[in-house]
Amino acid sequence: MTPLQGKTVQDLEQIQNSPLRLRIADLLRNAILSGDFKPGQALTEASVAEQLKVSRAPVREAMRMLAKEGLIESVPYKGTTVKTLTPKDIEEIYSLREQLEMFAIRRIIERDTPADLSELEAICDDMREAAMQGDIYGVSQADERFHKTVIALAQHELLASFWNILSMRVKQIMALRNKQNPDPINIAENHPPIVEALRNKDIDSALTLIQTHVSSAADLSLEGWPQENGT
Amino acid sequence: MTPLQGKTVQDLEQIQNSPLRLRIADLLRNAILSGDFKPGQALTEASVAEQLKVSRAPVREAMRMLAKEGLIESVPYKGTTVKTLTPKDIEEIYSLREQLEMFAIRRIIERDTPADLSELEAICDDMREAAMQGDIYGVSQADERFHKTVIALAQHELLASFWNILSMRVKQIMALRNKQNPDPINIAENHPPIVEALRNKDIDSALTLIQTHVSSAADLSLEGWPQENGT
DNA sequence: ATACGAGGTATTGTCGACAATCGACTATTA
DNA sequence: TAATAGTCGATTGTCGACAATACCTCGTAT
Repeated sequence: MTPLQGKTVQDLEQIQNSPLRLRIADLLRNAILSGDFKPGQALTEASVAEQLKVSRAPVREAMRMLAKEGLIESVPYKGTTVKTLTPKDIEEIYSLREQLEMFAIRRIIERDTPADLSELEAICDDMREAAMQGDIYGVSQADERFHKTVIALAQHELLASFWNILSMRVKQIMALRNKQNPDPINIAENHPPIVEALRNKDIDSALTLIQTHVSSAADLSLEGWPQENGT
Repeated sequence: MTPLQGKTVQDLEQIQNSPLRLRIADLLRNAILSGDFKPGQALTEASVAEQLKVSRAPVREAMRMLAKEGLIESVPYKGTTVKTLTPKDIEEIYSLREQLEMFAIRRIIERDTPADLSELEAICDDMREAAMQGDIYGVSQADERFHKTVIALAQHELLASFWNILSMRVKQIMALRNKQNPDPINIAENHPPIVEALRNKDIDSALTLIQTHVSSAADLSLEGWPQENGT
């Protein structure tokens, strides 16, 4: 065996050398998801390109990616803006996400080979610990990992790619109203029963638990959402 | 009121003058969905651009759209090919579509204002007539309209956009195995009960009907699918 | 004063050229 | 002969410039 250290370094460098459009898309996506770019804000190709010292071409492609993901809206010859989030948008995002997660649960339980639930348990432990320390950010991060892992266990690439889009929008919603998790301990206690139901192959129980969990998050996001966001 | 005739003409012209990338995307999409471009076939930006007498830029954008829709696969610096369809792909497409349509059914029945089912009935009539005349193409076209209408009645834009992607892939699958509908009359008879269940707000019945309907289509597509499509 | 049209500005749309990268082929050398 | 370095062709990646379009502003005529 030849030493592989060189290869590893090369791989890391290649990550940095990924196509410009991907790096630009990541940059813009993070700015939108973290709430730095607010809904309604204009995003012109030229200005972004100038700020990043690149040409318009990769910026243009990055913005088209974000448009496909539903994060921005582009009107020909008029302009591009960060998509505004209406209550109906939020309702649609959460309701669809609920369906996808319920589908994932069903699929996990009905799989031929039983799924490995140890990662979910580990995440629950992390979440509980973060909750005890009042680390709200840690809790919501663990929550995101939990749901992402549930989707991954369903072994359904198409489902995963659809869910990812919804997950991003949820992240954006939570960033826009930063009073996100009023009761982290409650959140942390909601997850272990889901793992338990999965282990027992108790479909009805697991479905109900996931459903109420996602629904309550939706209600929380919807309450007090501004009816209209003027210019 | 000023006459609006001029505007209408302008609108129609605008459809023809829609951005090049959209027209190119439509062209390529139709070629893929109709099976003219077969899975595995190479699609290079330069050759497409040359054939259509346009520059690479809009072709490039069109191909990125198709990539996002899952119709083609692009590997940096290597090439772009029409995506190959594995049995797992087909299983994922149909199983997810089944979930989305079941969600739509639930949503239609639980809506505040009752949905207008007359369009579904009209489609059923068309389908029955086509089936009587042995018009297999007409039946499958009506079938597509039926399901599209069901999705539309759910009044959920996000759901509709996700479903559209799956619908395209289903269309491609059916085009690739042109013995699509062995028994058109049977297909035609499957749909009216769904409308009936919707009218009666019988969720369980409607869900079961849709589920078996989509599942059987999946089984039909899967049976005898080539395990591997070598180069 | 108001309706209408010309022009200017901002933005996206399209183009052609050049650069970067990858895979395969080939020549060279031990 | 076999391994390796170099070269070549094909493809995508990036760039800067110009064209097309839509909206806004301002001037003009009624």
